[in-house]
Amino acid sequence: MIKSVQITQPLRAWMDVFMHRSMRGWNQFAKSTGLSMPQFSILMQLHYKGACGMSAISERFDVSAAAASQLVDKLVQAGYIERTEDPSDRRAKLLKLSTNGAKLVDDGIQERYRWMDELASKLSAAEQTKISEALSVLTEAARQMEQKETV
Amino acid sequence: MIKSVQITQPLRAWMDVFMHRSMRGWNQFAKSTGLSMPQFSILMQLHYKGACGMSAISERFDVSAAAASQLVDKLVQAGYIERTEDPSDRRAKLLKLSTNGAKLVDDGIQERYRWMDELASKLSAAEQTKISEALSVLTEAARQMEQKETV
DNA sequence: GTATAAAGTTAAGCCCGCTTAACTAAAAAG
DNA sequence: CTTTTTAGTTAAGCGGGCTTAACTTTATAC
Repeated sequence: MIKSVQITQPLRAWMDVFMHRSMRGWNQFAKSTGLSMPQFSILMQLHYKGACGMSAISERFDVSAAAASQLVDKLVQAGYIERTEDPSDRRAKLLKLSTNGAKLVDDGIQERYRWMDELASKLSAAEQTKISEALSVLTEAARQMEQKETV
Repeated sequence: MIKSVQITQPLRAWMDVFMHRSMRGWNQFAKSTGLSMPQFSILMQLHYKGACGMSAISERFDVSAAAASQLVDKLVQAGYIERTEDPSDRRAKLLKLSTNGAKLVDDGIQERYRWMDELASKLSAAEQTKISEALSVLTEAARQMEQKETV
């Protein structure tokens, strides 16, 4: 476990720097769109996990069905979400990002990417290669962990 | 710029996975403490940037002085922040985390670290070493970029 | 086929974050 | 020494998120 001690520190240091920066970025972006964080988070959820029903939203964000319904309704009225009847169960609704909604989320992500890209541009070619490989491994490991939890 | 294209993709992929996971984590943790995100963010700010005055809070979060004052007051009453008079300027206040406040933030950070540590434990020793080195470089570059912006 | 459960919606009410406006107190400027 | 600026507080009021409760509609159980 001696190796773990060695990797722990750089991982944590990176997390601190990166999180601090990213959280601020997201908050500012959400604010600039006029959306609240809860509203914005719902759009993000739909972006990353695809279309879903009301109940999925209420579970994911751990709020009542009523709260989810109201929140989503605002996003529907703002034109960011399309809410249609689920053909396979007429009680349920199918929520998906509208074109505008998808664009909004993409813009936010692009803004975050820009920072990463700028960061990358400060590095030498050798460093870039090394980091590329390292992060690919890390991402793969994270995805596997993520998957195991969801199951 | 061909190299940039190559590194861009892994950086972005990692960011997506990592951000999605971390944001959820922070939200859940803040909720579990009974604090709102704005309140929690103030504690985080004090943790990362150290003691400061009211005006710094209002600037950092882009809210009115009144809002900052009210928000901080709740945290003072909850025992997470100590608010004392700045000896060098008796108009100003000095805000710093109390013992309890520092503990709360640390607990949140530890919880995030645990996920990172678990992630690290899934990797081979060779992978750990490589990622260690890569992230150290990346963190250093990020810190320098951060510093340039703050100036 | 009736009873029960599940998916959403609507309304009333609470707390919270935020703003503006009016204010106090201390520092800086003249 | 008076004027102005700066740091922060307090109060009123708005809108947002959230909850519970009551309700509609559709699916499932028996």
